[in-house]
Amino acid sequence: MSDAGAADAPGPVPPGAPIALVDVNNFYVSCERVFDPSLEGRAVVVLSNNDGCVVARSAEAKALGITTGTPWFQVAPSADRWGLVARSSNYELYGDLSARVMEVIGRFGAWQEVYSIDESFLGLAPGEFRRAEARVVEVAATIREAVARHVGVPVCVGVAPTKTLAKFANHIAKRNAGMRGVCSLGSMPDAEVRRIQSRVPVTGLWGVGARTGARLNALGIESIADLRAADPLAIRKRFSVVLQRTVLELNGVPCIPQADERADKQQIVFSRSFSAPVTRAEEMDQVMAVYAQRGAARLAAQGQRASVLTVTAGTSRFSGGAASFPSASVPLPEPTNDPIRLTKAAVAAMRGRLEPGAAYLRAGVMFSGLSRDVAGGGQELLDVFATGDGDRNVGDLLGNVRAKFGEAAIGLGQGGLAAPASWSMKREFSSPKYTTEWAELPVVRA
DNA sequence: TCTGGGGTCCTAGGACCC
DNA sequence: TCTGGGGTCCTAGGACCC
Repeated sequence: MSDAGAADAPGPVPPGAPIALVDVNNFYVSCERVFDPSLEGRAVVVLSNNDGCVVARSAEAKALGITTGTPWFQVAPSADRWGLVARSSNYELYGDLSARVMEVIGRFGAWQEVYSIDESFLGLAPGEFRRAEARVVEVAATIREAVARHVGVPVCVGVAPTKTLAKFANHIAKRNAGMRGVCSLGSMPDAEVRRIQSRVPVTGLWGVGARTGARLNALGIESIADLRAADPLAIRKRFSVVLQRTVLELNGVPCIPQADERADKQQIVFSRSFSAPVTRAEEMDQVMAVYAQRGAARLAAQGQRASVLTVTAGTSRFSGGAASFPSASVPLPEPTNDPIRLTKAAVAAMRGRLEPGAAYLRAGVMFSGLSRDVAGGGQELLDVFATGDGDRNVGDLLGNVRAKFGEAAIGLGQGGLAAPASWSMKREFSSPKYTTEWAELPVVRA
């Protein structure tokens, strides 16, 4: 421990085996296309909650110059003229298709790490590929075909010795139609790899954002090739251990370990913006009640309890009106996922914190200090005659009723809304929950 | 009129302890 | 000139990711 930096310096993780990064192209748009083939070949965007801004674009929409984060109201007037189609986000559908994609991909790996809703790292078996690099490309192509056949969405596969390079390989596969969605760095001449790396700015790299990019540029490090040639120790001194790992990974030394299998979450957030501003305290009580219950349901589904609750609200960052961003953290007397206690705590925490006259556009409820719910995990069947821990049964009861009759079927107190509140989410262009609701199954005629 | 949501990791600094 | 030297835990903030 005496040599500062040596003990915790990033070292090689398991050596040898190639790592694949598989991700779905334009995931949300591709999901919409699975059940609506008329969207194929068209400019399509998927919008955020409240149909606020663009979060996913088809290749055709990208070609129109539409960028992620563009407010919908700015492009909506031109949509018809451009032949642009919008869909509200349908996370039920995307989540379900994601699970199917991940299952198919997983069949091809010695290990799998699902990195996000649309990407997964995959460990390709070690010895198998030593002899023939061509086999790697073959397997990658097989993965593509399998996902296309079993789920119906297009993926790209990048293969390399480290995660950072696999990400980079995937980036190359995406931008070169001739590669047919597959790029294995090992099958390319090193001179060719370097040539590409010298033309891609550092910010195109996984883990290097705008801030770090600007600082690197100031040192004359502009391309990925520049960063690859930098001295890892100097980078660590000037930046951080994170960027040092990136440099090492660029040089083929694996430093980013596999994430733990299904590690427990450390925080759970339920936050939303409103379709109409909230100004009255009673309305905000209602918001807190609904959000706390939604969060509590997530907690229970994860089999976790919270010991700290944080509430937040905020006015628009774009309108010039009075800005106000109240927030409060309160410790809970004991770790809980009980919707009644959490609802009461959330409503109480926000009381008296609103700026009179401010127009709030968003709010959130966050749970932290999470621990395992040893008592039940929320999975057991409801026993209406059970005595004792009555509180947990309320959560189970709500969960069971919602599972059968839908999210809006039941709620507590202010959260038991018969009709949607004026602030609740707007989703004008939503596709059906084709795969998760019996009532919304697609109908096929032959 | 209308601008998303949910996470992670790392670091620095303060409180506290022996 | 020079005010001990670790160590842990917690928190806030920064940066990044999709």
